[in-house]
Amino acid sequence: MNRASRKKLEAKGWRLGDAQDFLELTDKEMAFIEMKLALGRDLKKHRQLKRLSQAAFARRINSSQSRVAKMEAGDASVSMDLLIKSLLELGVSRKELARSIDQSNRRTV
Amino acid sequence: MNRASRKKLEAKGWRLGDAQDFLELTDKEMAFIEMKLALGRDLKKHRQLKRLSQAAFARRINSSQSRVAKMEAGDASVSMDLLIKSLLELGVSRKELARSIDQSNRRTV
DNA sequence: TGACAGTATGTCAGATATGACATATTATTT
DNA sequence: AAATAATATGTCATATCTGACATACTGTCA
Repeated sequence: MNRASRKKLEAKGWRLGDAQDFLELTDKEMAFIEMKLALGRDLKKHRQLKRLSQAAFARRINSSQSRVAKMEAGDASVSMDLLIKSLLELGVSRKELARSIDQSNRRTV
Repeated sequence: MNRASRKKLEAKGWRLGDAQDFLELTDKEMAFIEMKLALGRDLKKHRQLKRLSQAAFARRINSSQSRVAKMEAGDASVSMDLLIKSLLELGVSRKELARSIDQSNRRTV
């Protein structure tokens, strides 16, 4: 991971282990974070497909506009549970969720 | 969902919506819970493949034996985040995680 | 330009998840 | 059977996540 990417993530509140940590650990951290980012992107995509504003969608899941914004932005304060529940609420299937989780539809941070 | 299954889940601490709720909602609840159960089963499988006791694995992820037991048992107090981080720690790939998330390797509760 | 809808970002009190511990239950080994 | 290892279950103080709110920013339309 380059300096710029790391900066970007740290801005979102992610506390990453020291660069001296051995690589495997960092890889696991990254895999986890990338999954959340992927789910956030998907959330945005599906919400927009349904022509819902963040506020409208927030109402639907008993949350708030700001939290929806954070979900889509990959904020570190957002749990996997919330992301997945939200996607299900949008009618996304387990199969589609699986595609987001999977490495294959990757995109660099 | 039948009465026995519901009882089983409620024993694990899951608070399910009233049966009068319309079906779609219940389906989403169930999809979410089934995902967690699937991840828990996978965790157990991979831990055993590596011949680790719950206590030994717990040490590796800075957790405790009791929490690992809860993860594997599908306890409601366990987050998706913890399940997924734990699976990654066991060396499970995103692709394999995706398979658990996916409906296809389903098993009734 | 200003008004307005949508989104982003920061903060916080309350809600939920966490590791740790105690203790019970269930294999496994001798 | 008794000792030992592994797993299950309950509780709790603390850590982390949450919705809500305030407020800032970004478009877009008149």
